[in-house]
Amino acid sequence: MEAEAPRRTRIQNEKREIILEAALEVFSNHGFRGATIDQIADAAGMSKPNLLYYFRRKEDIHLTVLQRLLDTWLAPLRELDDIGDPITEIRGYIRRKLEMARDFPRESRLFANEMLQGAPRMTPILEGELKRLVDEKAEVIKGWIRAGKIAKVDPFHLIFSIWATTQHYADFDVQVRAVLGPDRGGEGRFEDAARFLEQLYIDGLSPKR
Amino acid sequence: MEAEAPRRTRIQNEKREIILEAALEVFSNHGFRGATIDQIADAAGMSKPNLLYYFRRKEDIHLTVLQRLLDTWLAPLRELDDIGDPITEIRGYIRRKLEMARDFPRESRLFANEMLQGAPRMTPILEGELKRLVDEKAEVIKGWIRAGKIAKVDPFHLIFSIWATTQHYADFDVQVRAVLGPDRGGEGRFEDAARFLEQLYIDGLSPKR
DNA sequence: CAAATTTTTGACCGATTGGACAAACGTTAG
DNA sequence: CTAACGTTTGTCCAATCGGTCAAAAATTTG
Repeated sequence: MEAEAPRRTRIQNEKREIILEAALEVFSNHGFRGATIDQIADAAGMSKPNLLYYFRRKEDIHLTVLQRLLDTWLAPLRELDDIGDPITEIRGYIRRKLEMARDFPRESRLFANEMLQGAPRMTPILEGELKRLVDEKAEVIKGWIRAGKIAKVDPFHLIFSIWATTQHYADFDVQVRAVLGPDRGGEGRFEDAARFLEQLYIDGLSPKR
Repeated sequence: MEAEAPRRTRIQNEKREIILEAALEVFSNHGFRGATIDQIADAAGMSKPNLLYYFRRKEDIHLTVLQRLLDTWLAPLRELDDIGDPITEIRGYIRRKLEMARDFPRESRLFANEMLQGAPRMTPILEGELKRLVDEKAEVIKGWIRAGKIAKVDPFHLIFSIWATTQHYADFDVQVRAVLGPDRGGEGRFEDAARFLEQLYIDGLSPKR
């Protein structure tokens, strides 16, 4: 449980914000163990003892970054709505998720890193908040299936596959770049991915009949 | 380039094998920076100086593990064959990839970890060997599209999505477990995923007409 | 402006870690 | 059997890292 009221000064709020931003940058590039307090302090433009005045332990910073991240991260799924055309809803969800991978790749990589290590600091959240949300949305999808609006598929695996395919572009960015070669101009990569995923999720690979 | 012939003794071959197996275990669980030579030595049942007699630097172990991994890792794609029914071929590829995620999760996680960090030790391989293989197989897929055997999709993004969806079950295992709850019995999880992916890639989500 | 409080820093500490080394121990071939 | 070579280990070291602390500097409050 959290202690009562933290009651922070103006400077504390500002500096904590700067530190969390710097920490996101460093943690997402090097992982928890690979990141050093010095690196974060450096990225935040302050000395190590000064940083430790705002967060007393390295783990406190990590945990705070992780907590912040989750809300942003689950927002697209929260928006998945019962009302409205199912295919449109799912297409919208895929696009929002893909936009997140494009706009918040550091968050994606940090999250992936935590999962890879076995989620040592996130398991309770996964089994609690996350599971509840997914269960809820799985029900929505099941409703669509019962109504014959989409094909009969396992809703959980559907959600997993949407997570996997979209986050891949953030987490495996180096690989994608290496294979596709230099990005020739603007929104190309992103739009290609969006178009492909849309087609895959809606019609699959079977040739038109 | 590698020096000429390493010329190793029987004991060297055996011990190096033991070390690489131990290193795979440790590296895949903690990442490069998170793993210590002591842990690997411990897992290999030998002292740290003894281990350093076989691999002079921590990085040498990591690099060797990574190199070994790649062949195993790309084998399923190598098998993707021009002859034979395209849909069957793709279905087979998905299944082989999913089996790899099930049977070699440590390899998957180690690879993912390396990608997340920006592939500091693998970029040449990605841009060389990997890119060549993917380009080659993309041509095969393009042939299928021209022949009207599968829908017109971007072959590169198709390959990415197959990688993403299958490896997800190894890399995000904790999350999958947390959401699905305790695994009730045997091959359940794996077969569910296989069935879902097969359906997704072939027919998508559109309801049957 | 002055006292009280908050913020910042330099110096320091103990623990961990990657790696070196020489000496001891085994193995093998002549 | 023994000399040569391969293997193993205890000990040690320098660097790095997370974190402490007291004192200086800046800010807020009355």
